Amino acid sequence: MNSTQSRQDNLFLTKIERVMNNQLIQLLNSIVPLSEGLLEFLNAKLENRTYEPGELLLKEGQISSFIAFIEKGIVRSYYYKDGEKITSWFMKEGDVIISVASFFSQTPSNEVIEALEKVSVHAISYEDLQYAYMHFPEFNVCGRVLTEKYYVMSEERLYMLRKRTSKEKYHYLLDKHPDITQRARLGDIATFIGVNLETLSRIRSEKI
Amino acid sequence: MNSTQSRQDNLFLTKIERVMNNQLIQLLNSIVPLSEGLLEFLNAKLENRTYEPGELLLKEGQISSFIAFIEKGIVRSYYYKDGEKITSWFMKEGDVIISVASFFSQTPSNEVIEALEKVSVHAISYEDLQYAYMHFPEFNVCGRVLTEKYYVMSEERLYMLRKRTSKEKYHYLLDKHPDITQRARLGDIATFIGVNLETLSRIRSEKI
DNA sequence: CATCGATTTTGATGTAAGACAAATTTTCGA
DNA sequence: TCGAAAATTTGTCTTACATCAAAATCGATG
Repeated sequence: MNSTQSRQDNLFLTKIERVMNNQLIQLLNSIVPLSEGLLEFLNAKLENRTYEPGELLLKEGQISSFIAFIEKGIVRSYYYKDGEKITSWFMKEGDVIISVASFFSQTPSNEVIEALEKVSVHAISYEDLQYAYMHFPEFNVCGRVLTEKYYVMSEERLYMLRKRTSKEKYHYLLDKHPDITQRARLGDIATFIGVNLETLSRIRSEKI
Repeated sequence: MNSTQSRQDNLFLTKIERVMNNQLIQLLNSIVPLSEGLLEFLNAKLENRTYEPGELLLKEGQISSFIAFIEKGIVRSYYYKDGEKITSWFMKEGDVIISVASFFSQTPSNEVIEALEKVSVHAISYEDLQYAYMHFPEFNVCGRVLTEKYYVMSEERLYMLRKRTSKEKYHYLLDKHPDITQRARLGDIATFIGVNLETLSRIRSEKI
């Protein structure tokens, strides 16, 4: 398809075709083909939001009221332990973000979600999501598959933290998520790994 | 309802009523009311299995082919790290057990699941489960809700491991899962917490 | 481009927990 | 019920990492 052809296509896209341009919809559709009704519903309900670096997507004590797909940027979630901010994880473009505990059980969050860069997301509210689960049965498959995927990733982080030296943990991150080590602050990475930032700095300066 | 009444009831239970006596079915039904068709399907497919202490429910390299609900007993899952068995978690009566990564993605397991006591379970195969998801839409809700619940619990364990002293970790376990500290071996608990067993023994002998 | 604040690095010292070893207690099968 | 094996406790020495402190580097802003 040449560029003229593609430009022309855009002028004559049907409503459904335009919805399908959305990265999130493509992800969902790859899990299970979405009905036209569901596509229209999602198109109506998905909201674009942007955040500046340092801005909070979710504050402590708030109920996580929406689920967001990151189009661009990186965020971190953290919680307080003895007054210190402890990073629980980093999420970036292509990831679906929520505070797991708060969203699933609709209780006030212990976690804070913070934009580390300029961030843009597609968001859908808890209520709209529940409505979609109720009225478009195939959407439950998306929910289940995505939950399973993030659950598996969470377990992997759990293994990573257990019975490993600080060096091993940092190199795990470097291997599996090199971009995080580039885009996040040293101190934020350190609390994720569970070492203090001076130790992490020393690990990082070691050759091999 | 007095005991005579209840004994008489048992003699005249319908097929559906008998299925409903199953603890697992009750759990599922409390999440979403199960249709009669689904109840019959589950009744036909659920299989009872028992294991002796030390017996393996899932071996390394096997694909986790069934999901099991524990009726009685306690199991632990572990994986190998440099030849050492590292406990990933303990599960007991009332819990649903699988190797998360292996079952969801149907790939060979890194995890081993081992009975620590005499264990009895209700099991259903991966294929039968997928069939149920396909043909009984309400069953997807059960799958989603249970996955969410176990995901939240897994995240809690993650928080617990991060940025805590060995003492804090042990006391977390003592607080939240006192029966595990009673029923599991010291060495198995130690690898879960991420300390060596001598250290755990010393923590345990401390007052407070 | 000079300056202030944030972030990262480097240094010196203390401590919790690991490693290894051996003694003690518990468990369980013959 | 006895004895062997498994599990747990106790002892001592070593080490990786924490803590506190200060210097160096980076990055945004007037």
